[in-house]
Amino acid sequence: MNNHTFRIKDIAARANVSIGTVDRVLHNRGRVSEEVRQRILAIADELNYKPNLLARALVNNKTYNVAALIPDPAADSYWQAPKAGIEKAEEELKQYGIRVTQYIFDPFHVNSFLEQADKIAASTFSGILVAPIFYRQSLAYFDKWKNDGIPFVLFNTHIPDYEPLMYIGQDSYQSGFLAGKLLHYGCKEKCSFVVAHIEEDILNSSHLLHKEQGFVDYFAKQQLAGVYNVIQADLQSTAQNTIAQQLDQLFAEAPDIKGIFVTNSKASIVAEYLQDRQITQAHLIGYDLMEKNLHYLNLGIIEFLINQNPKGQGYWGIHALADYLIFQKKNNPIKYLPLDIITKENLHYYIESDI
Amino acid sequence: MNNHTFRIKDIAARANVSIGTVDRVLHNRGRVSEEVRQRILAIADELNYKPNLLARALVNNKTYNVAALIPDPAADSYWQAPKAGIEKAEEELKQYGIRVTQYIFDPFHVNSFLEQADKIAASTFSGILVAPIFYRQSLAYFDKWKNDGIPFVLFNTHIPDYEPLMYIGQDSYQSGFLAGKLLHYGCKEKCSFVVAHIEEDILNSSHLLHKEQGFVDYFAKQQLAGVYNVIQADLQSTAQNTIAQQLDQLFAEAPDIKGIFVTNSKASIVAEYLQDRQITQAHLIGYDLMEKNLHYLNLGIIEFLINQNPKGQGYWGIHALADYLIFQKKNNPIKYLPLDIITKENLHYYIESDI
DNA sequence: TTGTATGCGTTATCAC
DNA sequence: GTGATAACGCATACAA
Repeated sequence: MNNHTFRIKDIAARANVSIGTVDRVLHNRGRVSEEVRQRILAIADELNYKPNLLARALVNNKTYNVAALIPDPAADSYWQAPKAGIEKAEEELKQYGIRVTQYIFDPFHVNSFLEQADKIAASTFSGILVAPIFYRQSLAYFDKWKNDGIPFVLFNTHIPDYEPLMYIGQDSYQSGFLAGKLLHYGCKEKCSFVVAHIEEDILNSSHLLHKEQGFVDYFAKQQLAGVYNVIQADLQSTAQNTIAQQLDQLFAEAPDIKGIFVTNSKASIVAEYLQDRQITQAHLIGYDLMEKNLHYLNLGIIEFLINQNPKGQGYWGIHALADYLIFQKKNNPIKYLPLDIITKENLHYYIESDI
Repeated sequence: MNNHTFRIKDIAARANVSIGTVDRVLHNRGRVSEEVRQRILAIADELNYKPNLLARALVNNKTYNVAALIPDPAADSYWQAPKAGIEKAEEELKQYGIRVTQYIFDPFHVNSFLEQADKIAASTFSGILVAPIFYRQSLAYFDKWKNDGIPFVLFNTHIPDYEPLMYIGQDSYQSGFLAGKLLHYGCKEKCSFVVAHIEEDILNSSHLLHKEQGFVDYFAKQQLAGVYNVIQADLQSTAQNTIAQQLDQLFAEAPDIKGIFVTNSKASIVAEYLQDRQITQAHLIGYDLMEKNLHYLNLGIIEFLINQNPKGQGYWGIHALADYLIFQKKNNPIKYLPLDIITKENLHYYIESDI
């Protein structure tokens, strides 16, 4: 094997043409005789030519305007992490010409989403990163972007039609399955487990149902459905009925509850309840490294948090766009981030890890 | 804020000097008047100048020969993963001039290590990545490299003196602590747990003792030492005594064993035993995603594997050298990779993840 | 249909 | 002390 990597100049020399011609062949710009074309292609192949990405990025120093369409962290602090990941990626890629404009929408109001998406559609962007939490309302935009040839990357929620450049995420079903395993491992005797959806409009959040389904299936697949009784609970505080009251009722009806699986990032609400009522026999599993959750994780009231690197989702999303736009590098169209199991004892590695 | 990032040229223009002068200041090459020096520094600071790494790497297209000194995967397949990580990094960085030469030593023979390390010392490398599993024998080389000004990165085993460019790893103590938590969570009644060192020269492997200490401390710190009895077991097969026989004896002496923590990657040996003897009441926790371990993990005989991204250790090790050599980018001198908890249900994300 | 010249930002060499 | 200038590999406008 030769020591140095081959350059366009090397190909040109062997083909007895100029670098301009080689370039035209490599970029399919035409205006070159078929005979020469074949010769150059053959040589490039033989030499296993790989363009120097550095040089390419250096010469193409355009600025690429990228839009990020994400929910408001002020409305749901889960979105702080993806936002931070987006900003970290932007910081790294700024010098290569990536510029990110954030479009923040209220995750509780479809209209807010439409409004922001319209703004993006009205502008011209080189690429778009979006957390399409409103399924139906997203489709029209995907359609438009696809027609316009604008690459878009999805994260958090998968919508496989319309061929996004990449999907990054979240495997809701499997995470529910994993939660089943963790509660099962912690309780070997016959008992009840609760799947709790907290303050959610469950009909509009199919991923929460996927989590529930995964959880239920864990026990079903092992013929354990008779041993473990899974109680579905849709907890929403109302004027008449606080969540604590609803939990009181749940425990009254099923005193053998030994585990609670909270399907969103609000496990801390249940933790607060358990602490208040001094209930210690029920293990608690939730999602996401929110500050409140970490508080109860460190107290030992939350046993495990399942985490799918939300900061990384934003980070890799922007990077995927950059790889495509700047480096013309192909990535796998789907990237599942690992389902990390976080407990008090390994927490700090995940908090401190850069990405 | 301005739109484009600032270049040397911009600094030069504002300071009314040429780019050559700015360059001399930025690189401390001297031959520039103090007055101008201060002015340029101030402007660079004000403009928040960040060099364009692409351009820098492009112009410095030397080839950097890097040595990797690692144990033989054929002797201990654990080392396949770091080796794969090293090769992946090399593949990525080849075009920037990084070339890696691997020096493989037999992890069971010090002389093999010395032999390979001598080869490296006899040659001239721009940087070195090493898994210094032989503590005492490594020191002399670190000393030499440090004197020669050759940057070296350590992984897998930390030796903080001699200031390596970076250490990547493994937090043995904390991983033992985590194992304690996991066994504790799986067994709430009074019982015995075994810490098993399998086929190891325990005196020479301080990191295994750190794991044991972390495990013991988990129970001690929660005043649980009276509830859970920790049995230390140093299992080595001899002509007279197979490991199975030693385990038989262990179970005979302590029939209340409800968990076994294997401190190295050989949990599969215990798993095989448990399967053979049809013992189901003892949870098994081990390390590392070796094929044999995965087999028993999938069977449910191994409950959890603790993993500290060994592929990533090799990968980031080479990258750290490249960042230093090519990009002159400063990294944190210590990088702990997360202590991942792997179970059957989240395994495949870790296997498939690129790094 | 083909070749040449210029520039991207940085480094390093040379002449003044 | 300082300022031009060539080079790195690639892309592209333009000349031939």
